[in-house]
Amino acid sequence: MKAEEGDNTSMMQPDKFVVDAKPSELPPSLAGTQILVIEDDPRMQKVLHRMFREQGYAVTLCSDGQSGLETFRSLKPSAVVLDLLLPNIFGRDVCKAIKAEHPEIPVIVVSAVSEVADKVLLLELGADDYVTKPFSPRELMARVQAALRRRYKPTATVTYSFGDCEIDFAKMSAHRADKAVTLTAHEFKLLKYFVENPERVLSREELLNEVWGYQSYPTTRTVDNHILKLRQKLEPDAAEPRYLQTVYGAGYKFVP
Amino acid sequence: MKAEEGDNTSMMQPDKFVVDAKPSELPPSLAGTQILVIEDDPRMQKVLHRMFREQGYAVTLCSDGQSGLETFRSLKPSAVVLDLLLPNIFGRDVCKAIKAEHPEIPVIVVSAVSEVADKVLLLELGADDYVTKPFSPRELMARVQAALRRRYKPTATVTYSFGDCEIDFAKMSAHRADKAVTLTAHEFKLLKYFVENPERVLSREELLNEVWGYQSYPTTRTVDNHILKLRQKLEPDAAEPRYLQTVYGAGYKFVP
DNA sequence: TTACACTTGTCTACGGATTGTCAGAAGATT
DNA sequence: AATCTTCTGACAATCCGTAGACAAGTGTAA
Repeated sequence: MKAEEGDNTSMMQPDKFVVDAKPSELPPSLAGTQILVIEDDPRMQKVLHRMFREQGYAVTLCSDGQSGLETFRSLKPSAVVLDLLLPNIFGRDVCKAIKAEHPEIPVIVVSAVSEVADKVLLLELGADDYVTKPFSPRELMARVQAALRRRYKPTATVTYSFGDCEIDFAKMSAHRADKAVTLTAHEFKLLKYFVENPERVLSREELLNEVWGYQSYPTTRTVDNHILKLRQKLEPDAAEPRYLQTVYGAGYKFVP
Repeated sequence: MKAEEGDNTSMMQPDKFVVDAKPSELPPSLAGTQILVIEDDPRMQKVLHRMFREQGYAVTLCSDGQSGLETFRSLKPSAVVLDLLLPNIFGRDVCKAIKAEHPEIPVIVVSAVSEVADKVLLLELGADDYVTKPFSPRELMARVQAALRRRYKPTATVTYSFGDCEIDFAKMSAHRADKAVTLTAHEFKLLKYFVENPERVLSREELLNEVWGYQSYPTTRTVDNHILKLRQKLEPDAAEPRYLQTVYGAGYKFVP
């Protein structure tokens, strides 16, 4: 059983995981979110711990269901990642208990393929989502984030505003003076990076790396063009930029 | 241009690289950063060494894991580039050891494709990022810089103050007596070098070399001109320099 | 002290480097 | 195919670094 699990672990397919593990993925308001990971395999523990931490989540680890449940009660985390192959209590009982006490806290189940053969079982347990081994960390990450989004959305929209602009990165919608403004995908990404790094001078190189990615190397002129577009769409006076300032010889910086 | 993506090491284009190796590429706080390269292939060594050197990093080379680890301990570099195909110790053990001793120092792994078949392994090892051979030097460079950025970002405001001056190199903003002062990119770079080498007498040659990236030293008043500007902008009395002192016949020194 | 050689301070104007902006090509999406 | 997005290259506008001239300052040897 154990051995099998280890094998599965080594079969994970994190395709581009590391590449995507930028600390900036998380909407600001979700940073520091507590994730409880209940998992008995030490190797997997490490991987998961590291993964979530890199995304900016606070992680608590438990190796068995008993302590997991206790920690859950005292910690009241924002989400739980639960491996169904657990000693002590059966994982499904843990899941049931959690859902009985706090049905609003999302539980993402990690499970061997055979375990989830009938998904009905999981629904009965009250799990919000699941991934089957072998899984890609990226997928798990995505599902956890999706679960958090679902849960947090009604409460607080993740919007950011400066001047008379209001940006909702989740919805990918932007408004200026209450009028809708359409931004393209790249423009959103670029703006997001600026918003996440206010005041800091960002070189064209850095922007190309962080916004465009490592694999494509467009001209640095490309950055200027996108800045131009953002200014035209968001600045009160594109000729006299107030928010997206250029720093001669260095790059640009965003001043809210 | 796009064809570059598939470049392997033997197809690297050093000329193009030199073009990009402007001294201003480096994030302000990272100049003179120590990079430890652990790599056994002499050809690759040369390439990497040259590459980082040109970007303004200080490079230390090691040909095997044993000496690499020892050097790591004594050197405490800012980042490690590690080739996984190493004699002596397995590269992965080196990686583990490094991460065990200094988890905060980023390790970027260079690896043959097959090696990373399961990239989870790399996560377990604690590697921060990786590139697979064949890789483009530019991409490796970018990833190292990104890793360094990530590491230094949490440190937040890298501000420095002396007298009634306060400098934030990341934001490239300066204040004297709570009034904003505008410095150009070169002025910031020069000032930064002074701040990083307080009390030490810096010759014009050294400054031209380190700040301007000059290889030859034409008789020029360039340095003096910039010192002048810095004094005018930062000194209480530019005629009687208090912080940027002249050392007759030798150069200048910064006395906080 | 004085005179002299050399170093440094300071100013101006030129020229190169950097950026804003546009139009059209190339690519992606539908 | 049609449309929208992204990229490239060109040009103009602008900024700033640099060279060079000259003044002022510093050290030294007679």
